[in-house]
Amino acid sequence: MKDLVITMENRNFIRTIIEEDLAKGKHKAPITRFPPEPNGFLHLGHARAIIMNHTLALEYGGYFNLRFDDTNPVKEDMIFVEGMKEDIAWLGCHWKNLLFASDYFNEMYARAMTLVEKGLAYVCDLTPEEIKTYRGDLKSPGQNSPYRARSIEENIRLFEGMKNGAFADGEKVLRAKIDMASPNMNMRDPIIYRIQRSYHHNTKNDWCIYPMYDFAHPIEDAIEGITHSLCSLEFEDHRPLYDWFVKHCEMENVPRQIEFGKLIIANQVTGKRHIRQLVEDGVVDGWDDPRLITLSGLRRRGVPPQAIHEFIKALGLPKSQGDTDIDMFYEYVRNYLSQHVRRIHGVVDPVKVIVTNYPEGQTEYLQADYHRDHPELGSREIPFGKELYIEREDFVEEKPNKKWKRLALGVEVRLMHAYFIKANDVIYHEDGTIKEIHCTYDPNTQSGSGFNERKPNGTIHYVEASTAQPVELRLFDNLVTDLSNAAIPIEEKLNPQSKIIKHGFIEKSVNPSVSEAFQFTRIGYFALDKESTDQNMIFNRVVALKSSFKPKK
RNA sequence: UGGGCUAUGGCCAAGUGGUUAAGGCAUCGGACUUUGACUCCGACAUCGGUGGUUCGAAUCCACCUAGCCCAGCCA
Repeated sequence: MKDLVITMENRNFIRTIIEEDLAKGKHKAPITRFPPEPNGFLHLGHARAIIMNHTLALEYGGYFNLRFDDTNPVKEDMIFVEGMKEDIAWLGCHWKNLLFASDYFNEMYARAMTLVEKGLAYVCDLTPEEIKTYRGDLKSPGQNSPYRARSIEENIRLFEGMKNGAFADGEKVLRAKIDMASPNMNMRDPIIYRIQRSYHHNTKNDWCIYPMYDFAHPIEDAIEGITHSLCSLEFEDHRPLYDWFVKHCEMENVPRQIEFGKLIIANQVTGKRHIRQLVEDGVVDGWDDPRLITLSGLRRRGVPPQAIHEFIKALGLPKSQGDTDIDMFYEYVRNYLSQHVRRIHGVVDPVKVIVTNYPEGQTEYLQADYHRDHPELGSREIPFGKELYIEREDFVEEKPNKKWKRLALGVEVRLMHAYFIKANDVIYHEDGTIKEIHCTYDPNTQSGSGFNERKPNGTIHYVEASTAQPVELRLFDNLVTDLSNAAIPIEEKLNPQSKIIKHGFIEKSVNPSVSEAFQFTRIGYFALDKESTDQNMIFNRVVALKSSFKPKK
């Protein structure tokens, strides 16, 4: 897919800042980046950051980088790099440059050395426990490290030693010399480099020291000439430190960090730990289980990326933070699909209809558009014959009230794209369930014939039995019902109805590709699952159609 | 009195001194309909609280209340 930029006519505070900066001539165009740590999978919440960074830059004539913030090799893996690239590309957010923080390790080291040379950083020998103690707590100031007063020469020598492997892991760290009494904990001589001998997916064993986020991030942004460095609210407290590093490391470009509210979808499992647990316990079928809102899960389910863009755009970019209902998202999914996808007939819970006055062994084909409002989606011919399947819930023996707009004994309905049928009799199995419904059809009522002498009691869909394609249908609901009480483990909040498997039929007119979505008329949107085979065709329900039908009354 | 941030209808969210307080989701009416879908009409808030400034405040000030974030050699 080419770059997907859905213009955001909605205002937001970052857009205002960008426009002001542009007006002041601060820069020619915004340059943004999405900087994930490759240690997991992306989910719907990340889509806000990705799409906002991408869209805001492109909309104002700038560009967008994808930069992996790979400064902690013990947690990171190339497998996540690949997964994230795939997800972001799928979203249609194409990056100008694919970058890695680890590409800058040399420069970062040099910039840290600059700090040392200026007397703004020192090597500290305190143990982790001691550092914690010296840091003080939220209400009381910290104390200076006894190593804080080391000479510049000694710090240079020691920092070089750290880099060259002269010390054991964890034996020393490099810290910025700022203010141990700052009310902002981040400013209490934060650690810049730690010694950590581990294999890095990119730099292999070249380094035994790795920079910390607070130091690395601003340097990365500055090197790339990022103008607006967007991040989430929890980094607000880090901004003074971000600016401190950019300034004292004498970076040419001065990026500006701006924080916005993360997108949180209510009652969705997004935590890496939790998802991993669900995967390992077999509760879900991998990180791309269609019940997960990981981008890979949504893709597998059949959600189109355009719907995600529209949803993100509608949400705006606030500085406040609340939980968004997943239903709002589903509505955007429906809206997109309803205009872009072919509509076919599928029966989720089949019951057989015998058209008693239709000739035995005969089948005829009737013309049917794939989408009434979008002729460009084409048309097909659908079969009609003596034996059909209709939806079990579309029939009831006795019409319960005038509002019932489906089939009932003595009642005539239209079969969409075909004929009127009238139910005359019901044959039951021994267990009392319906075996077949006997109907008669009226050949004068063919779809498109203009017949208007009688009004049918509604329109229902059907699939011709002899040509029907059997399919497995997976109907999804929220994985978890109510996540609000964090004290209850997720395992105890699982929704037993989150995945229901049905066996139905669809018309045989289409050859779907994986994740291709269709509307099953009157039922919902379904997309082919990646596990589908010719022998066992499997569809995921992307989302059900809305319904104002109220059965009780 | 550690520091930082947020507070607009059931949910999301515009709004930065003068508007009937955008819009979306949800809900409730009703029209239309070869999908009880779509579409279309219509209904649905006085802006966390209290004081103040002002001819005029959601928008400015003060105080209060509630929620979120910060004490990883994680990001």
